Amino acid sequence: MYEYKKIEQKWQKYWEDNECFKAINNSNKDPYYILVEFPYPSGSGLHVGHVRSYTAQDALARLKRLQGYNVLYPMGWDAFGAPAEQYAIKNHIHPKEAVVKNINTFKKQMQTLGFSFDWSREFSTTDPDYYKWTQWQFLKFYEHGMAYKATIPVNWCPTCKSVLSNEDSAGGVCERCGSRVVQKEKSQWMLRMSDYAEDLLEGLKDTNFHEKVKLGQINWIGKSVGAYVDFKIDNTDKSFKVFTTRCDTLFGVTYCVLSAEHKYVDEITTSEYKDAVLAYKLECSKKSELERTELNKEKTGVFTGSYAINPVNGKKIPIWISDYVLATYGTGAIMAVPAHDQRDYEFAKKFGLDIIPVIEGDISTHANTLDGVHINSSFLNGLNKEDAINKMLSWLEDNKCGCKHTNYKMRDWIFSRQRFWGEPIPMIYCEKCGWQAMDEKDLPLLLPDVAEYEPTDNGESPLAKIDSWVNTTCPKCGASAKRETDTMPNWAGSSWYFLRFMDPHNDKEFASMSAMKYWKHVDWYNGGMEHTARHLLYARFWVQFLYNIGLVPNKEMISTRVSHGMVLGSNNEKMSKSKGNVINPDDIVNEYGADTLRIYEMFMGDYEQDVPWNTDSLKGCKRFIEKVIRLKDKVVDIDSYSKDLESIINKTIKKVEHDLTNMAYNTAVSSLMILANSYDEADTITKKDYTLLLTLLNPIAPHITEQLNEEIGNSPIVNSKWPVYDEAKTIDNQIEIGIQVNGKLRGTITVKKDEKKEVLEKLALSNDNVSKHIENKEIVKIITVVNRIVNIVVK
RNA sequence: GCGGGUGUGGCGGAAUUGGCAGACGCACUAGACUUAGGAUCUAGCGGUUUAUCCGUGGGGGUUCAAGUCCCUUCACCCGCACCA
Repeated sequence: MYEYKKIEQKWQKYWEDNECFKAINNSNKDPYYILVEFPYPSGSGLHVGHVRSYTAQDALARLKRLQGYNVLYPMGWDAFGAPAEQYAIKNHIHPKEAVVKNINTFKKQMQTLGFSFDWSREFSTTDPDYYKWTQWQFLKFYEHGMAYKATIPVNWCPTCKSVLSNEDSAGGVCERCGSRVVQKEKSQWMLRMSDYAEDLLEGLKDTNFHEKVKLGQINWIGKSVGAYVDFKIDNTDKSFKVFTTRCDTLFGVTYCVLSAEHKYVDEITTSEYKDAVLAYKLECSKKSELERTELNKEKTGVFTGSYAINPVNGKKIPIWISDYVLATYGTGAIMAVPAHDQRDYEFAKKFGLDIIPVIEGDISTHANTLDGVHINSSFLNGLNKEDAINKMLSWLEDNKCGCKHTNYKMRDWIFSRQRFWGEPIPMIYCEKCGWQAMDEKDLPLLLPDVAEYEPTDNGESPLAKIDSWVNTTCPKCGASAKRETDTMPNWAGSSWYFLRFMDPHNDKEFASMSAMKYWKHVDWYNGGMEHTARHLLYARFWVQFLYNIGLVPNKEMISTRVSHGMVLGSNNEKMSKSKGNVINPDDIVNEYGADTLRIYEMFMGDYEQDVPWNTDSLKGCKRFIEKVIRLKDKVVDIDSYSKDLESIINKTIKKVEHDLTNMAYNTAVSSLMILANSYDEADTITKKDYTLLLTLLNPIAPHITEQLNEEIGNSPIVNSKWPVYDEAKTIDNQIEIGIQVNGKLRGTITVKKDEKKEVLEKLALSNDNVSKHIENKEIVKIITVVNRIVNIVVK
């Protein structure tokens, strides 16, 4: 009887004692860097979903090691963030204590599952040795003019009492607590991410990301090519810009709209309309982003009393205010072409504004796709979309009232959080000298050891209450000064952790150039789909900046990005405590063993799709292991493959190798089951046959395979080599091919490989069942594809 | 609205270039061994009117041949969303 627990512990100890998974910098082996997103060590421990992706990447790592690569498969902890802080507030302890506890739990769970992480490289983003470098990199951003402080309307979560980035408040809802986000003016540290919009777009070409991942990035960057057009305000010397992708429709502009927050609103509103505009503005400011965008509600707006001049024809057009124009996109002002834009059309209809078609075609079609011939457009008449846009662009430029412009949805990264549990921003404010960067040699700027972290009601970080920490001296003039009390967002530490893993103990640099050049990039990065827009964008931005200042060797440091489906509860719903469908991996390991769980998680379904948990299927995987164990009794001490098994052995090597490197883990397991079944049918198997099965299964089920391998007298698989298949032997000599009559299968024949066409046809026609289907019929033709099929067409 | 994805037995899912649909596993059924079976083994397992015909969400098409290619339509899921 096999005691799984003992076997697992034995081999885990062996691997640890022998440093089997240690990645060696600058080894002369080829490097291969496999990364799985480091987790936030929550209080609830490892999820079976974690086990799925860690096992998949572990199998790949173990395969690559056997193939002779120097594999870096690291693990660490993304441990700053609100939950640890909340926990600390409740229990009046320092969040770092909660973090240590949770990390221990996670690590222990990972170790019992036998993941081949290089634990010598482990770190947490909350380690001062790590966040020292996060702070150092912030100083680099600052030094290069990429970090700045700005007072802007920001997304404010009233429950968390913190500012959120646009990415964290998508849809007008706080990502963490689900509260409605409101707008609030605050002074914030910002990173000039928008400067990198084009580079981030371009850089995607140098990556090997999954198409849907790239699309997510492209979407978020939101590039649109168009023009700025200047509209003079009648009776003033002022003008405002609008952004449009369809400057060719200028002759159809019948009014303009400013967002309620536009800086000119107050100035241009005539006294007659002051009250109405004021009331409308108030109404808008009360609405949350959600209310403004949620329902595709009826258009609202007010007239300002002022007019703009359409630059192309000098016509006076009314200027309105409406919340369907977003202050944060483009210039916060639009020219309206109600004949060719659905939204403008609705607005014009409601308020009785003019509608002038300038393109032949359906009015309801979206302006961006509309591509008819221009009419009512003076010098554009008769032109198509492209020509009209080009002609209008040169006209605008010649007449100095507009220019070509590319707009991006992506804006600068709001980098401040009013939280305690984050990296302190290493900046000091002096009344005389203004903002001053801390001296690098004074880093890390440590978080203080206090135990009260209630956020303040005025929107300041809990750090602001700790006078001894806040009060310092100006690095420039030495006068008394105050520290920045906001901290960095959770995304900061995770934007460069994959670089640190390349050189985790470096105390001179965040990572040495030589280490980064050796590893080159992350070859294979696995993570959740939910992180593809944000984390990946931040990380790429961070890396591109470091590249531009010469601190990393490549502009893109992540090559392939893959993602996995979720493990759902057995009721097909997301696992959650409230639904009572949570599976704890510890329970499964205790009852069925780590290898069973690992095999099952690989076998359960398509890796990229969500899949429900099924304990019965899990049991099937245990049966498979037991079958592999039983096969040991059939082993005879012969050091070559059984003749009869040679073909399937070579095929299986090829298949498993292919599948493990192409995220087809479920079929890798299935082909191993098929191999085991064919061993089972044989009277005896050779030691080499058996060793092979154990080796192929080892990346997925490393403990039991090492044990059995040892029991038949081999040295450990972990020190051995991945078998090389013989292509010639993967091909069967005898093959079975189907015989069809009019495309329907009527029989099969077994022939030798590459059997000639004529022979196949003769055999096909003489097949009993086939002849029944063709008798009394005229054979029109016979289609024969060698090694595949014979189809007899009759009538 | 835009973009992406998925749809195959009772279930999870297989199926290089179009070439034997349902691999592998689960569940289920019958039998063997057994004091016992939640162990193991053997056989069966898409439907059916069973020497037949029908079957990969529906309809149409291309082809000797379609889960796979083309057109059309439906359902569900996920992003983004008044982005000018």
